[in-house]
Amino acid sequence: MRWSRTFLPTMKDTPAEAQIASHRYMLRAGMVRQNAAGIYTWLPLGLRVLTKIADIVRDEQARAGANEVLMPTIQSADLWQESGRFDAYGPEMLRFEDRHGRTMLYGPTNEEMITDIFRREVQSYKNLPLNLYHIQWKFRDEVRPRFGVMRGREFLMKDGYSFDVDEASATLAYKKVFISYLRTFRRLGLSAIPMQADTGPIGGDLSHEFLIQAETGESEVFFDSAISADPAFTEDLTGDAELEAAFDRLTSAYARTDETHDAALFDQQVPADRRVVSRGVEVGHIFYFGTKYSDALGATVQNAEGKDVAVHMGSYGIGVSRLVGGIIEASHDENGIIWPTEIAPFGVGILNLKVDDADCTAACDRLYAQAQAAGLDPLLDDRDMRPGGKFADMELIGLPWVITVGPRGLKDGMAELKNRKTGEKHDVAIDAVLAKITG
RNA sequence: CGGGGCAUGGCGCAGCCUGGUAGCGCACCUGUUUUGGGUACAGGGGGUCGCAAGUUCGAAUCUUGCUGCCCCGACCA
Repeated sequence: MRWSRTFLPTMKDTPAEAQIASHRYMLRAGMVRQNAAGIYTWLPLGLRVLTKIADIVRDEQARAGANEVLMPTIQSADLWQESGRFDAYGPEMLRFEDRHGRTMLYGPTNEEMITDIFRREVQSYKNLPLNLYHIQWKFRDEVRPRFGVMRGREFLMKDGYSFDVDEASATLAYKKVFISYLRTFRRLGLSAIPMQADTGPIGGDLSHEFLIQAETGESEVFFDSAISADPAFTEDLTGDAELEAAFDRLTSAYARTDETHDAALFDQQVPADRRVVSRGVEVGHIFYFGTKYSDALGATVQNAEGKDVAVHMGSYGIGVSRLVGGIIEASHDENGIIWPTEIAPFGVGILNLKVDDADCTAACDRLYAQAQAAGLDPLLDDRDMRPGGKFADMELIGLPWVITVGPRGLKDGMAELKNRKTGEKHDVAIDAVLAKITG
């Protein structure tokens, strides 16, 4: 896209309300604008990143065999009364009435609804295992929203739900999601450490949170540094046996947040030189909760013996909108964001230093067309501005590569190629510069 | 929800204590200039000071109420 025709409002000053890096940069880079506490409009740059993250999540869900659906944001209170959570959930659930006086709510999660769909459509164990997910906006009326999109009230979440005929197969389903999450986060350019979690208000007895390390994370985390070297983070696993072995390795190593941390156990289990104490942002959370909802809502299937049994369920969340902030927390410097390539809003920035120089602009236009043809999804900064401001904006929005084209270099057929992450700059022949990026 | 703070052009802030109808920087517009890491000069547009009520001859400034936002804590994907 051409910057001059893109709604990409950057700011030099930081709004007073933004306290942490990701929030500051998301506002300054024109990714989001706040509408109310914890509620944001996504502008083109932010929406591109959000969409890319969702697409990767979607791709990995498909790989793991999950089926995508889309449930509503607004739900009737009926199912929640049936499960007992209408009263149990507390004031974070936004409740209201429609014009007929029916009690409605803006969904904070979808266990009841998915269980209702399941019980109406599935009667036989032969249709299991089943994993359904959607990527949808949720609302939780947090007492104190903060940190921009990291702790908003409205947030985009992937929530998936598994259905199995018994505990053994449900546990396997849980482990499969656990492993697929490692791959998902890896593709997002992140190392997310799975940690033993409290099962919280949703209940159950098997639960892990996935946290990425960031100084401004909301939880203190304690883990064995050996865990992040596990091959499961970088290699794809084939077969249930290999998968279960990896699961056992990863979950037996010490990795906990302050919620479940046991200092004595930590010291006893982890050698001193491998003890990592840090802060983390939770970007995923998975639960196995057995028949909690299927019992309450009567979601049963006939098993091989012809007997009705309550279906065993798990639920699996990834905070899609939170990840945008989380990734920035984990990847930025004093000049702005540093996007991992996979989710960068644009693949390469082309910076035209002198828009009113016909040769320079022609060279940029040509490069832009070539980059588009090569699938690099370029952003051409064709604004009539001083170079300094353009460089600063380009650093701020953090594209992985920037090609700078100016009359001075162009005389000799050269452009400058800069890697945002390493800061390395090289003068490259303008005809060869795209090949440097595509490798 | 407990504690604290803030609310003045798009953004960042000063003015408020010691009432006299608003100011600075950046951004924006025009012109000249400059032209490779936020150029310089000149000119210009834009706010009635979160909302409401009160005190006063007069309120951004004092009082009361309300609303919104932020920070710490408790809580949370």
